[in-house]
Amino acid sequence: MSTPADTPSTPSRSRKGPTRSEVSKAAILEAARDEMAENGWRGFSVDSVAKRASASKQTIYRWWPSIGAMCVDAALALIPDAPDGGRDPQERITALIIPLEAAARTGHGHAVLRVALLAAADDKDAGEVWRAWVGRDIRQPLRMLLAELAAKRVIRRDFELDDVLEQLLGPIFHRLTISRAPVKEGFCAEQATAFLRTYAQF
Amino acid sequence: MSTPADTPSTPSRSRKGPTRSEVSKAAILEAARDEMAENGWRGFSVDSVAKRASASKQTIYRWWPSIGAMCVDAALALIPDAPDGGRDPQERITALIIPLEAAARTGHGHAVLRVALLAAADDKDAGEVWRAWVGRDIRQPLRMLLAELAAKRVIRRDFELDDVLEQLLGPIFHRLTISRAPVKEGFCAEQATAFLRTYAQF
DNA sequence: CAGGCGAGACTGACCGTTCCGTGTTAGGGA
DNA sequence: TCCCTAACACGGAACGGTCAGTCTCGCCTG
Repeated sequence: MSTPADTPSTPSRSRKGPTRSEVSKAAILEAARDEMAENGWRGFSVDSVAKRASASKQTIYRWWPSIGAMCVDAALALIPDAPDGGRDPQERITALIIPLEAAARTGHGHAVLRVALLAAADDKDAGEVWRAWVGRDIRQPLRMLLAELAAKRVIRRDFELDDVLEQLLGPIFHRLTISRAPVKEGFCAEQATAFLRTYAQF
Repeated sequence: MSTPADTPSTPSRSRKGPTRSEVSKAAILEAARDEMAENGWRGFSVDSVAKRASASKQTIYRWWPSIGAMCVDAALALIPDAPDGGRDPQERITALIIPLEAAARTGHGHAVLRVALLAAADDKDAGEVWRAWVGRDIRQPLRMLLAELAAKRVIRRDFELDDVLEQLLGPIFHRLTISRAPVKEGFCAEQATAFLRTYAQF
């Protein structure tokens, strides 16, 4: 199923020979996003991505351990950087998840993220790529922020970080995958508000 | 992809010939759950379910329009009936989703529900079966309950029913699919509490 | 000359469908 | 009442098409 560690996503640069083509990689990711948006998870195939990108399947498997991992990478590229959070707690929490909302609010991004989430839930490698991104870009900053808010007694201390994470991410993921409804502007801000009302100090 | 309406899940009984075997159906659902739990969504196949149930693939396609629809049916059978909700609002909301928690708290149910959710997100027929169940067993009772609570001024009126649904279901689905962590006892009660704190009337 | 590249063949698995031979049942004729 | 027969469910098996992942080729780049 998953490929061994001799298929690194970042090649070592201490050897002879040509370097891997970032141009091919970008073309593959671009083609993958288009195929994901047009055909969904089932209708999507490695061959169709390779053909669309004018690349060989081997090149895909040189960069990613599985097709699912590539899906997740392709989707993550659509997610913009987090804005500098404002001053009040609600804005700062919202800032952590608003990039997801921004990506999900386009028709293209909605479909691409859906496929990536299915891949992450289904494929071991894809799940690791996804969880690594969430850990770095959301979970870790959220941990720091909540610790600060708790220290300032803005929120109580009796929360589990992962429960909060699921309360913030679960609804938008549900909307992307199961209900497939459009994501309204302010959807993420609502989740942040809900969290703060739930855990407000008194 | 999806099969036409000449493959009813409940056969009409105004004709000659033998009746469909509920024994076979039950064996198929049982085998499907075992395969789902053991092999996940990708590792799972129609052939393996048929072989395990000592049934023919045709029998499966006589009962369900697609393999995904069968997955959802198999998983729904694990979800117990909702208990009679208590008296206070928190208990009554919790009662609506606690059956899901109960099913998800067993290792078997956790894996089976995960596959069913992926099927529902991926397969058209499976999605319809799932949404029909949610609509009947959760969304509709929730609608009545929230209307009553709003009338009694327990909660505000400025909510979207589907947003509330996603706030209640999203976290547990996220836990089942993406994070794959065990579902703690009281997980659903926490979601109900969070909702009430968010929408409490002042 | 090591190793990336596109192209494409290949393996093994799976899906959805179809056919077959056997059994089972409701309804109708005697 | 009895049995005959058409209709259809059943398990088993096969088929055509598709796909993931691997491998080989000949070319090209650094």
